[in-house]
Amino acid sequence: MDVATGLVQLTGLVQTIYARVSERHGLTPVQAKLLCVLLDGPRGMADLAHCFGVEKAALTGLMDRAEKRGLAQRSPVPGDRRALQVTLTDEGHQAATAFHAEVSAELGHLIAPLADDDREHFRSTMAGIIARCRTSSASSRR
Amino acid sequence: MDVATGLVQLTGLVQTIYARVSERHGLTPVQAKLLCVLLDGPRGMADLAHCFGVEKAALTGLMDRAEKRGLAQRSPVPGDRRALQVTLTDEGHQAATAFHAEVSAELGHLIAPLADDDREHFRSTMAGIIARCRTSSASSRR
DNA sequence: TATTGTTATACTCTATAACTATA
DNA sequence: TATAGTTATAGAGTATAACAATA
Repeated sequence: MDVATGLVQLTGLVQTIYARVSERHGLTPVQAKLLCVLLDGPRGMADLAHCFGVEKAALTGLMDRAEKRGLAQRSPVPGDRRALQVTLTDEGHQAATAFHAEVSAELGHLIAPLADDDREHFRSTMAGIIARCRTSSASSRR
Repeated sequence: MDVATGLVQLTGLVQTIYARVSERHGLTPVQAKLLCVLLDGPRGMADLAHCFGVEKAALTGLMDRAEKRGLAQRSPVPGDRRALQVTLTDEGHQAATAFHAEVSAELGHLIAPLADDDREHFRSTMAGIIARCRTSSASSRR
């Protein structure tokens, strides 16, 4: 198996696990991702749209559904009456924490059979790929 | 960065690349995946649905669109008048080949900066994870 | 003028349930 | 009865374009 095929299949595997855990928590994968992002703190709508790589109009629909399910809420931002801040509700925070823990556990199972040094090598290789990609996309944005 | 986070972020990276290349070829990621699967030969509708992990009704819509775009076609199966066989059109085959080559190249760039032995180690670790997951899901299906 | 967010519209992808035709 | 595929319906997610309100 070549590297490209491996990457595509590994990606499919992770997506499947992510989707399965999402469903188990009554979430769509996108809603789960939204909750996980918000776990790091409140965000503006435009900020979230950029972070998700979608148009702001898509965020409106996403947040409409998240709000209807009682997972997150929009609140005004003092000092800018155009802006809205998105925060997790208590229920959303609970769901996000539980989801995150379960995904981490399931992904952990995936690499559990590896020898300790293989796992560490794999982890640092992934981290390197991600870091390099971040810097290259950051530089191309200048 | 822990392994679970690494897997999720690497998955996001690969998905982004896959989506970008798909768009460059006028395809949705799902249509691109369909073409790639069909590159290995004709398939039945139910077979494709199972392979995609979706209901057969979803395949009907997927194939309606693929057929309308002239990428693939349904044809009768001699010997079973219920069944349909899905094959790539010439245009679909061309699109599939071009897409596959470009995705492989872009994913290759991702791991190009790695040292040769790091890349090989990474590749074989991925292959191992995938193989183990295949056998475990196969055994749980028994 | 630029930015923040919403609305309207259309398309893709998906699930479920009910259906037809064939095995 | 079981299998192969379709239709109808509903909902999620997305893009585009036009809009309102505020900076």
